[in-house]
Amino acid sequence: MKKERFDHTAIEQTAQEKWEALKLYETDLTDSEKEPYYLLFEFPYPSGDLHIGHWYAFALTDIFARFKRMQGKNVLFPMGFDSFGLPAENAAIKYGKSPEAWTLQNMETMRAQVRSMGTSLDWSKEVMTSDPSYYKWTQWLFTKLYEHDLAYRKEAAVKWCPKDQTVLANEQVNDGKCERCGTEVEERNLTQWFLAISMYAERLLTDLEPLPWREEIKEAQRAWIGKSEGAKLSFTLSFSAHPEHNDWRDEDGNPARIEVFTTRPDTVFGATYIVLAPEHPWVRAVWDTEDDDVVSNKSEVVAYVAETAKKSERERLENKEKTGVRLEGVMAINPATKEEIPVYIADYVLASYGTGAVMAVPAHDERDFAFAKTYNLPLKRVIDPVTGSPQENPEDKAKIVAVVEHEGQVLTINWKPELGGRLSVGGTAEPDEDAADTAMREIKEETGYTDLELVERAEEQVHHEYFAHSKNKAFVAHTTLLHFRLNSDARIEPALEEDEKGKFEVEWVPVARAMSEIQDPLHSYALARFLTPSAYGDDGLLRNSGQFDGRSNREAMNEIIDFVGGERVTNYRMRDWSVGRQRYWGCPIPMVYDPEGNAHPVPQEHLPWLVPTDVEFTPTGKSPNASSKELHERVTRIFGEGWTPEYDTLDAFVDSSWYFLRYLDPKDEHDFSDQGLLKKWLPVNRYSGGSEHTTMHLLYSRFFHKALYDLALVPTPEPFNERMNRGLILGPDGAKMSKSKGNVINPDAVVAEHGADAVRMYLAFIGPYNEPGNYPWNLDGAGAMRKFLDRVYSLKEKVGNEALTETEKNLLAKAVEKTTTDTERFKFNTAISALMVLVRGLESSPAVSREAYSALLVLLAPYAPHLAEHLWSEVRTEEDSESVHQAAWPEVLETAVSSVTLGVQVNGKRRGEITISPEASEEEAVEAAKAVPEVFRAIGEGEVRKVVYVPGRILNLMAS
RNA sequence: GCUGGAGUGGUGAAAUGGUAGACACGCCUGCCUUAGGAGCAGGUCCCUUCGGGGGUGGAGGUUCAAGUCCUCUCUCCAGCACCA
Repeated sequence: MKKERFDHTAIEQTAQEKWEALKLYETDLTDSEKEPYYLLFEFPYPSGDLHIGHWYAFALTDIFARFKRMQGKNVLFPMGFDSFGLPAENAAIKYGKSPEAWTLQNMETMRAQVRSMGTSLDWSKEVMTSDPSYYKWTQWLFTKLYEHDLAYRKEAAVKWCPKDQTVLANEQVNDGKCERCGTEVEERNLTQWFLAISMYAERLLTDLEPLPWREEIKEAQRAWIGKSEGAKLSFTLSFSAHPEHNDWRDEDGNPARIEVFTTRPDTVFGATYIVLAPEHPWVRAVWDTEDDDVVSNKSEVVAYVAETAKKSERERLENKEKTGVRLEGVMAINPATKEEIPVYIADYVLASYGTGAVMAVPAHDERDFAFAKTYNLPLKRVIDPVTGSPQENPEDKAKIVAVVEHEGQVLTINWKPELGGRLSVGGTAEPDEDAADTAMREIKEETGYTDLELVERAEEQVHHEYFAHSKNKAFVAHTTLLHFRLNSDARIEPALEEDEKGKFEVEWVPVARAMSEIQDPLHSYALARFLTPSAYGDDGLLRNSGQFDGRSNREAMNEIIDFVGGERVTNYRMRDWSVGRQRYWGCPIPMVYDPEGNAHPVPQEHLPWLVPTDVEFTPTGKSPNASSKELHERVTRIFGEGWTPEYDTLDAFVDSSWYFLRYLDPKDEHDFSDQGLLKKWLPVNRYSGGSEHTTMHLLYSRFFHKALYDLALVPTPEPFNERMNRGLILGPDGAKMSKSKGNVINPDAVVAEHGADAVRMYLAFIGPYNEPGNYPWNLDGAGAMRKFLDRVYSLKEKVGNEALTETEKNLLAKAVEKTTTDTERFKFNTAISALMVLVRGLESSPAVSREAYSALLVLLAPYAPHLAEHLWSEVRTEEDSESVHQAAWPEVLETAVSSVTLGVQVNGKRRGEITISPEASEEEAVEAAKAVPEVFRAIGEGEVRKVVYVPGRILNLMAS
């Protein structure tokens, strides 16, 4: 039989016209009967072209909107445009068109395209961030934040893109390059507007916990916030060569001491020098002072500071070799040991994190270790490592582990695996003998080598806890580590104890192999300790730490902070949000300056504070708005002579931080939204978006929302409940789509061929929508979906007035159950597969009841809204709703399933299957199973000793 | 390096601890033909002496039963990264 191919163009148009005529998708926000459900997706930037990624974002979220509506929810499913932004300005520069006109035209094109997808969007709630009726309220909210000290101005080093001629947020810089154009980013000091997001760091962190988000999303936010707990410690400076400077104060009158932030105050006894960031205020003070004697090598210091200032952040990172300069004549006093330690400046210390100064503990910090190695600074170990596994009441024991090296090889004792495998040489320390002597004697006895030279004796001891099975006793071995070199292979006959003979082999193995083969934690520590020296940051027992010796470092942490007069502090990586942009096509910052230069917010009656139109927006490094005569005249007219405008515009992330609030009341001229509706509709039930917005947009809007919450402007502390990150549609070549690669899929051509429904379904079928994955676009897939839809279409011919059959009932029960749960979980792929199974089942009988077919159409409606609508209009009866999209989603049916097929295992291996009633008793099941030849054969001579029977699931027979 | 996520056919992928690979793509065989980018039927993890045996990156473990839980390990992806 030749399948009929339906005319999707006609069907789509008719269906869309019908929906508009019925006003199906205009949500009555005040409806009090149905439960509200706010479904949101990230509104797009109007770039002008609608690519397959937009389909993936909008059309698939639409599946869920239709589903929830059919479930009787009052669904708000709005759309808008994030229409301020750089591309409009770039296009304007390129084509000489006004950014506004360019943007408006793009939005017009995109609206038509989005409609063609068959989305059930409520366009009556549309917002555009570049529309004065919207940005009036962006500005108003900004002034509210300003009034509550959440928006402020300060001079700051900002990231500056020389190509785009604008300041970038930290997030817009990737690997030291502008995320937009890839140009190397520079640092500039400018007075900038900031939003105080760091004040909300802790709440952004704690409120994250209960949110039902995927762990990776939460983790990305946590990493971004970057909380670390530690202490601020004070190091007093001393000017040894010039004690008269000990009263020295910096410009602000601060005494000569340096505050450091550290997460490891427990290691303060091991701090052997101090490092300041080159931009540290104290260094600046040294630079500025007239007195050349404060730092005797001032010119060298100044040169280093100037050199690092020239370097971009990227260059500083590229050069992993640590550089720095010592401040000669200045010493710091370690508050724990009271010893004088040198002070350095080095660019591996960042001015912007912590206090811009660190105490260097080279023994326990990799970076400090690297720096110390370069500058030959002393290491002081203050923690004895603990290895092995904790034991109860271990007995003390003194041990020695010796690493013997000779020509790139290490002397090992290779015991039988059950006796410990490969180890380095070791033994028990004798109380009256030097450890080195004991070790040499033991090595001689065990291996016969005599010509040994001690290279190093580890300063620290390793506390190794273990359980000796031979003695049935737990021990903690206080282990001395020794490093020997073999000078010659002079060797005598080993003098082994009787019980040791033949139990091990003496073997020289290359260092690398020894490292991988020696598994015992104590011995592998010893090896690493001598052969690949590095810092270690692990926990253990304090040593070289005065009164704290022998204590656990973690447990003594707080006491050490108190001991040195420090203060417990929490530090965050996240810094305040720089929101000023030296750009034209953005929301003007609604601030003006009086003749003295003080900032004042533009009063509400003058909002919206319009984007000027008489500007020169070719990049000059200044905000284009500075060239507007109108803006100057406006300020003079309203505020008076001598007043000046703010020229900067807001980062577009500010616009998008609250758009979901405006959807509720997009035309309100008197308020940013409606309090009653906010109460009813917040938080957003489900927010679907791209993983690229996990840290920026998502974090910013959470912050913004919390700030508004504190100002009693929104009713909830969190804006979004569920968050779903979707994946990425790749080009057919498996690479990310981009115009330059020429692998961009034009959806229009595919839609023209297979229809919007087929494209929607293909995208839905490609993989789970709630997991970020990468899916190469495959045209055959859309064709396959079309084939399926054609089958649904052809199936109509078999529809008759017969009653629903038992078979159909069972098929439907399964399909309803699966499509309901899977659609709910955004697992559209498996929901579609359930529909396919259903259709195949219906196809296999000669006739299909109208009831079964109608039910199929209802289940299909969210996925293929046009075709479902068309077929519905052909088969529906008087009682049915006019549109399939007004039909109720079926309840999951409790059908009396008459029989189930379940697997039969014998001794855990599948041998066959039986088809029995789900209520069948164990005896019946076993009886049926034994009748299956394969099962019978598998049991063979044996006897069934035990039966595991899970009705409807499995039957497992244990036979001997 | 740190953190998180993930490893299942040629591909996209399925599997409340209970018949591994559903549903598709692709491929193979056949049928039909008005020769199509069509439709239909069957096949498609590996080995097999056709009884079976093996198989979810690898090695162990828990369990009547493990892709799923636990331990170790390898690989890939993502985020962060000189953050003290």
